[in-house]
Amino acid sequence: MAAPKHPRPCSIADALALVGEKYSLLVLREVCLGNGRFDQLVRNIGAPRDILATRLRRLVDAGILTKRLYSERPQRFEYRATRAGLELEPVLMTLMAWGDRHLHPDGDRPMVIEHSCGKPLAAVVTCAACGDPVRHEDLTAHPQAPGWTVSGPEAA
Amino acid sequence: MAAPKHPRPCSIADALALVGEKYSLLVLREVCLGNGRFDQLVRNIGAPRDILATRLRRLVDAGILTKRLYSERPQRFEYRATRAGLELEPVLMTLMAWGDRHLHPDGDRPMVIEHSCGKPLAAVVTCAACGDPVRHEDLTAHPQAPGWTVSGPEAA
DNA sequence: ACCGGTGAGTAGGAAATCCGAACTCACCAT
DNA sequence: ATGGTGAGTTCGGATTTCCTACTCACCGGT
Repeated sequence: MAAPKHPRPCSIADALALVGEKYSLLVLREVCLGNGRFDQLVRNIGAPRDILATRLRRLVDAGILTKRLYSERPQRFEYRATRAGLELEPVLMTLMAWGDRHLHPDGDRPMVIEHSCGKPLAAVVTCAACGDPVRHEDLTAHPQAPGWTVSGPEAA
Repeated sequence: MAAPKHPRPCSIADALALVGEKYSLLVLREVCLGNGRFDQLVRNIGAPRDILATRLRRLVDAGILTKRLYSERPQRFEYRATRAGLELEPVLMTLMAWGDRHLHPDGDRPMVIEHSCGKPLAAVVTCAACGDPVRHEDLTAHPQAPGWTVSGPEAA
């Protein structure tokens, strides 16, 4: 992911350049759950330690995580999500909702997140303006920058 | 991404095993925009052709894309999203919203998606049960399967 | 018939990444 | 003095990725 190769300007590509590498989003999952220590991350994610160290540096540089000292002597660190990092959690929830629906169709979800309203969270992406759920059929692309060529949907 | 190494059962990890490889989500972006032909994908994503071919095979196998013949002679193909693929589009919209907010703070978004309600789409992830936006503070994890050890959030 | 162009890949080797295990270093506990 | 934990770094080798070039089938013009 070093040379982002931007044939098109795109916030999706830009975001993925920061968090699209292997393990990055799983790191965020663990950090959001409160498991922010290096060895916890190694165990819970199953990533090689050196890769994890690289990812953590990158995420800290990107302003998504911070590295906090939680014990002076012995020196011990913990990674936490910044506000920008916490705001990526909805992405994880949306991904989880998709995985629950399409990969665990029998309802045997490996993990349930409870929302403050008391119900198990089922994440739905909505339009902030009208509140309706976002469906493909309701979307129309309007490129703002050069580099885009978009075909309208053709007849099925 | 070959050996998924599941230290924990997790729909997020499962979903990322399918679409978390480099370029996969960008392929989905293009396909959702209607640019589903091989050479369009190559140009618009900037991926090497062989990698792209590998990704496309994987996404078709996973049931996220289908490969359709749109011209017999000369034989020409087009990739399209299945329903499962289209249901990943909200993930892209959420990621785009995050990128717009955190990576293009000046409002110079490279691309605007218009919603059928007439407004530019600002994607918000909400709880299906209560309709409130999902914020980190409102979530509590409840592992359903063994392999999870979750620390509650500690005092700041 | 010949030439150039397009679409959809495949082939080959160099470059970058990833992996697992071992190693370090600092500290604490017995 | 020995062992254990946390937080990494180092090492060589395996795996992927990248880039360029090539193929193969077809079409369109002259």
